[in-house]
Amino acid sequence: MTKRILVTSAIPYINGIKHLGNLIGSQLPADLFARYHRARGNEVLFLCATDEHGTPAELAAAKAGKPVDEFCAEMYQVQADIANRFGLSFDHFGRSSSDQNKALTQHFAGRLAEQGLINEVDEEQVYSHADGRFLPDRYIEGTCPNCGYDSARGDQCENCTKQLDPTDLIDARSAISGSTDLEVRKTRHLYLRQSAMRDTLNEWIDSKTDWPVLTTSIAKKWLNDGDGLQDRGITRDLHWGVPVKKGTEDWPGMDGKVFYVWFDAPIEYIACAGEWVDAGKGTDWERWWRTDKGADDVTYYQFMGKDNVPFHTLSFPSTILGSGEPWKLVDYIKSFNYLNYEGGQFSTSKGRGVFMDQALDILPADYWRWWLLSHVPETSDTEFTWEQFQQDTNKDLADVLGNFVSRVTKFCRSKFGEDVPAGGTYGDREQALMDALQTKLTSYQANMDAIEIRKAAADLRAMWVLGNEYLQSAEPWAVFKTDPDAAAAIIRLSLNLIPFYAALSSPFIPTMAKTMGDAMGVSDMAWPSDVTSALSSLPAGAPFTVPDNLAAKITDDQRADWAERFAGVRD
RNA sequence: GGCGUUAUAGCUCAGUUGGUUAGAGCGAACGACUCAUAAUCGUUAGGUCGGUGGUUCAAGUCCACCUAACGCCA
Repeated sequence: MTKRILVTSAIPYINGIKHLGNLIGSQLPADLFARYHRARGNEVLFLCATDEHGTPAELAAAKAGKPVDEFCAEMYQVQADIANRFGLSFDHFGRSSSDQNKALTQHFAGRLAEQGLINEVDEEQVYSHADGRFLPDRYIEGTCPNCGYDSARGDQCENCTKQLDPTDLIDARSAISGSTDLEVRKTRHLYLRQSAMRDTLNEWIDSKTDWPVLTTSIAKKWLNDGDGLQDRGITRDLHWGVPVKKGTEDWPGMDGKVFYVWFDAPIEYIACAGEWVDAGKGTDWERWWRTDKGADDVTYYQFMGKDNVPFHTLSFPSTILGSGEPWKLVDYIKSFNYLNYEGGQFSTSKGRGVFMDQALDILPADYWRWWLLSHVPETSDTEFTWEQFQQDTNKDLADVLGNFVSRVTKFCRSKFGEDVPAGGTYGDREQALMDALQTKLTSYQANMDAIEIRKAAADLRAMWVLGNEYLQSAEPWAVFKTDPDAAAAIIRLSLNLIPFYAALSSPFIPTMAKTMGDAMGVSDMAWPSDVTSALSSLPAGAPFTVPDNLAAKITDDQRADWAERFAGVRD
């Protein structure tokens, strides 16, 4: 029976190009899952977007000398292009600055106010006359009153790690302009009463017994630590963001303020579906998002890094549940640990590690997809090293899979020509191979269904290996000398393994999968649920071509060159 | 400072509710094969599961403390 699967990936911040740690933390596994379910014949809506609002985007735009909206529009195109080149198969890649999101964010705020879940709070913030704006805590610098460090930030001193308030700083100055012309001003902000949702959220989290421990443990910690879940400010004194409104009405006292980026960003998951329809790619977004309009049979999966878990388990559900409206709530949250780089962290600010554009400059997307997905940090932080990357991709893609395709097609071409050969029959060895493949296939599907990605990758690889084991023991090159018909049967089965592998591998390595399918004249890539029938899909006489090598090996020189190039500061 | 996570073969990682000789891939050594991208296939070696103590008939698996790395503190 066809299932309906809604998939969202955590939305990347607009400011700059993401590194591979960001990619494997949400977008890539989400893409794998979406591709798998499409291949299984399920109806999938896979959404992602750029997260565009907030101070960092404003500052980056200023640094680039561009208006912030123009800057975001350009960076959106850059990110969309890179995502496309990585094979990320979003049904729509939206923008949190869209009109759809503005309207929906304002709608949710209005509903939450009607439900009594919004408090208006007067607080004091630091205003910079020179910058003409309020400064977030971390954009205020000064001398630490504790240790005397002269570049302490308003939220914490990086030198002695003491927690600070901006007013604690000696000789405070703006981190943006350096100005010391600062003033503490009163300003009013909206708070979402998450504390009032605590019991509801606790009950909801408790009911999710099948979620990864990483997800639930983080959620429980925030719910129960100290005084429990705290209310959260959802507005800021900024220019770049969704203007604060109560639905379509003005909100008294909130002139010139915008919603905090963490309030409007997850709402973009929903708004993005509206963008998808308005872009002409779909016809009815509410049947994915409104349980009163068809979404009650949708299963919704979210993918994210562990740093995003609190917002997805607590803040966004508070918005959804607090609205009192029948919006679709997430069914399963898959969260990931961090990928480290050569003994340290990937660092955007230090330019340490490989960024998405650089990765594609040096190798095709499938190399990265395969290595990252087969090493995805599911249970703990994971380490990327060039040596490991080189060894693994050479072995898996070039030697095990690529060479299998090469040895089978080339042997056939030289002995029988470029058509699937007739003659001979299958015996015990062939039956044993098919039995072994069926066992692995069943496991592969179970692991993909459960989003156990590393285990699924291992199952897939094991099926590639089975083909080599079979060839090695069947020895068609020896059999051919005395019994060409018997050799023909061996090669006929081996050739049939190629489109079989292509279909199964396509969620991981879509480009190589297509190359394999094209070479064998197979374009539909039907999912081979039943091994025996799948391995008879290429009949005797079917023409094929010998493809170029699927994957060239990474040389030691290349590895050394890249290791050096990406160790330091990004150009 | 508080809280939390992690510490398992040379490397990257698995190890379900505590239960017989601790697993995988890579790497290494040796062997087989020669169709293939000097690829493939097989065999073997290698770990007192960070340290100390404790609970238990039984602990990588639970508890306490210690050490190291990392993260969060809205």
